[in-house]
Amino acid sequence: MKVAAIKGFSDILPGEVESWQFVEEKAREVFALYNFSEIRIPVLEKTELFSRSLGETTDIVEKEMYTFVDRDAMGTMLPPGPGTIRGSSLTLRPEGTAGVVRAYVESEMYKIEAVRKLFYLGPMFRREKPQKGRLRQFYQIGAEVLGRGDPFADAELLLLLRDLFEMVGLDGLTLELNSLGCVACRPRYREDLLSFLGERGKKLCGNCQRRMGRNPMRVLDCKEEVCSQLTGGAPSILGFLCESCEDHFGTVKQLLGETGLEFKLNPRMVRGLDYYCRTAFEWTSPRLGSQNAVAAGGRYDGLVEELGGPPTPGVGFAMGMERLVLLLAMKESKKAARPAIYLVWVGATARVWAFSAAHRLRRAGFSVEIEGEAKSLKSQMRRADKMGAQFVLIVGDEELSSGKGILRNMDSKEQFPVSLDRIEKEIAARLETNTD
RNA sequence: GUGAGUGUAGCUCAACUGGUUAGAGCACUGGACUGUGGCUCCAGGGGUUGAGGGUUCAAAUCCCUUCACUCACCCCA
Repeated sequence: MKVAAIKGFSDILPGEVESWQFVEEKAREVFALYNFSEIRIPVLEKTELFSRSLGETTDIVEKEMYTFVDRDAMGTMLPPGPGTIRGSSLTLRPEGTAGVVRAYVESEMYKIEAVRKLFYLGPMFRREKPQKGRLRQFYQIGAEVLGRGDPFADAELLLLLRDLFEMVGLDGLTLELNSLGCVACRPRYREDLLSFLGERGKKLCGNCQRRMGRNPMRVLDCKEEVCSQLTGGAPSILGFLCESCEDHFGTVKQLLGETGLEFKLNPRMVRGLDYYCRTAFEWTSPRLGSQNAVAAGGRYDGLVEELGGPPTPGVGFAMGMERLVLLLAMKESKKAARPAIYLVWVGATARVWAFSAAHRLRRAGFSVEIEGEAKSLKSQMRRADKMGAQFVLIVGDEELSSGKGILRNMDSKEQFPVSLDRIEKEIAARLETNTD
């Protein structure tokens, strides 16, 4: 019986994986330039970590998490539901920030160094319906700056992302920017917005009716025609920012102007997770279909404290790997693995000799490919060509008895005799002159 | 979770209104060229037409069910 991968879980096969490695390599380079350290955290966490940090009523927490009860009390396990779970409830991480902050608090990093700049990369899990640029296991590269509340940190992260996009050769992205206010100013805005929606509220789409109760700002983000018309004249959050939020946001914009990073102000952009405040941003591409966000993030000044740490501001972003690779694939092709030497043998004795010679050559630092099954010389040559080998070493009975193998340069078609007892050295010499 | 579309060889696709043995290109294997790659020519292997059921003398084609994939809604990276 054939076993297939789970829906929304996909393999990254050779041919595609090279783009991933390329992006990861570039990401490590920028993070080094901006002095970020890597952190690796578990893929599985206690469920409450996510429900507390992302917000109980978030879509992710409400219906998209892979959550299960651990085996620690399997024997007495009752059907899931409030109060009936005996084992601990665990969840496959749907995003990275919560776990990073948990690790930050748990290991008391704030005691060692006031400021922490961390990055991570790895899989996240969300049980959504798969679509272009949306999988159930998907990969993110993310970064968090903990312990810095100043707007320079926000701007630095935005610049880091811009640099990364440039380094991987991506253009045509748009940066949208907004400020969500803070605990001081958002409630006032919320009130005002609700009173604006007041009588209009009943005409909104069903979705927005529900949103009004939980997170009224989401109504402004609705794509439904009725809603966008009704909310056309709605008050903007930007008019309600308190002095310090205003200052903060002003400096972010100023710094972006200073460094030539263009952005579009979008007072209607709302981030999906509850922990965001102040700066919120989203990089989008029109070429991705409806999942158009390549990277997004913002400030989350209350989260560390919420998770039991000292009051500590934070900013971060997450970037969707498959979306980025999708955009890259439209631009560039990738290089596959190719051996430096393809070992061609004829006859049973040569076969064994070639097998151990391949091993010696590999230990000498050459990438070597060799056939195991009995194939004609012609077909071995064909394979060598297909793989793009630079050199072919041919060994048969004649060569074994004379002690001289044939080394063929596949590009120039030149052939040289090489003594078989010191092939490593002879090949090394040939390769050197070849690369000149 | 809701809706729409698509499933035929490893890949890309054919097969008139149901009608002989489901084809082609590319790829693969071998040969022409007995131990030397790319080009050309020739030959060959490869399919439960996604799966299951039904209608019919006859189903890749029509109907039902199911699965997978894709796109959109939703949501988000």
